Amino acid sequence: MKKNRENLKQDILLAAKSLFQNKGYQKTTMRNIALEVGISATTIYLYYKDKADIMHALHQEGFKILSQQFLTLRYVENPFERLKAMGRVYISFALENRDFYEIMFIMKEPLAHLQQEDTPDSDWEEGLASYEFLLDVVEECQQNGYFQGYNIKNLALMIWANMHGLCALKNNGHLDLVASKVDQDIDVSMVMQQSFDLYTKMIEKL
Amino acid sequence: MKKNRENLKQDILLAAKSLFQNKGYQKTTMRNIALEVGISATTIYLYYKDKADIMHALHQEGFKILSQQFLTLRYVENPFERLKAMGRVYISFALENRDFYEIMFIMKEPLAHLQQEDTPDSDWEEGLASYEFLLDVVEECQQNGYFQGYNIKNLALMIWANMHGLCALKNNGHLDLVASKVDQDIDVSMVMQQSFDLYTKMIEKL
DNA sequence: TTGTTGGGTTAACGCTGTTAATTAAATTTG
DNA sequence: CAAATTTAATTAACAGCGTTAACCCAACAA
Repeated sequence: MKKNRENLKQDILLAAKSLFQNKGYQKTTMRNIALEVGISATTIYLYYKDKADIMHALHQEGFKILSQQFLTLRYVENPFERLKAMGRVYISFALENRDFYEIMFIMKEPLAHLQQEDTPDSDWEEGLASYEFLLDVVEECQQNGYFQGYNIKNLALMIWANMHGLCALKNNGHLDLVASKVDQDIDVSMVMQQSFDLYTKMIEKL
Repeated sequence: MKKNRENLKQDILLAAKSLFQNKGYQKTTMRNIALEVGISATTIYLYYKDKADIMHALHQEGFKILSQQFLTLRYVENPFERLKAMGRVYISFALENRDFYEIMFIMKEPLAHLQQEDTPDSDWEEGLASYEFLLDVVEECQQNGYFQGYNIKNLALMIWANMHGLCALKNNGHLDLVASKVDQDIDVSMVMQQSFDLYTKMIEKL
């Protein structure tokens, strides 16, 4: 049955995701995944071209999750409030899905895979949708009096970069490490919170 | 002679650095390095504990370079100008030494190595010095009337995070990719420049 | 001359991702 | 119903990886 085939493909992805979460991409082996699913290692190649192809599937799934979470923000009427809420969603997504976040925004391999010529446009959709959602929010902010005289594309990239910087340094441990080395009783989650608040105040005054 | 021993250790590091720059850490093999130096692969283990140990050596070298570049900023008298110059130095270091930057601020492995109990304090020095240099500049800014009423430790972390976000997204290609997908004739180096300028203006008004 | 050490090599191990050859099951055809 | 063919999975195997163990040989010491 075709259903079984699809099931197995999903099972492989699920196992890969779980293992990747626990041990990271590099340390997760094809044989690991196969064992988890209960199949032979080479069977995986009937469903995925190679290991990178599995990662690519997770890459897309991650963007699907993120763009769905962004969708809930449609009902925040005030555009600047929506922008702020978007930042909070982005940060909590990054912290609660560290593995996805790494595949989506830190590793280079999935991006190289996406740059290949034979990549269908559909593979881009979710990722671009997320970014265009940000772009729209920033633009709507501008239409409501914020960010007057600024280039919204640059602004959007800058806002993204700032959020990414916080999340990346938090997730890879640098933030905690530096904080603890320089001041024993610093609360990093508080730092993240305050940095975010401060940043929103800064751009609000633009 | 002992001199030869030190020479060889340096040669290995140099070869590793060069290969790592061209192919990345993961794709650079011990046998590659050995071939480049003209020795047997296992000889490397006489000088370095393992592959991670080589990376750790590069990690420290990177911080040495960065902290030296920061040192040149001592002669910028105005503290806020010094802060801005520091940002420019940081960014150009990141863009011109992508491999070092990756080891220093993106990969987790060197950081794990640094967290081991037997790690001597000296291994921390350069890295911490860089951060404390930032901290000092921010503090001096505050003493000169900037950033009144703000926690300088949080502020320093936030500034760092923002610079890191720009550099990380630039170096791993996300910035160029998104920019090109959303607008064909966007100049990413211009975006970086403008983001930086805008950011400095923002924090100046704090 | 024998022994000892230091710096290097080759051989080998247990992994890895992946391909080729093979088997077993399901489905289609006569 | 039986034969042929397609599909889905397996086992065997390969080249390359980081790393360890065993070995070799020149330099020096007793």
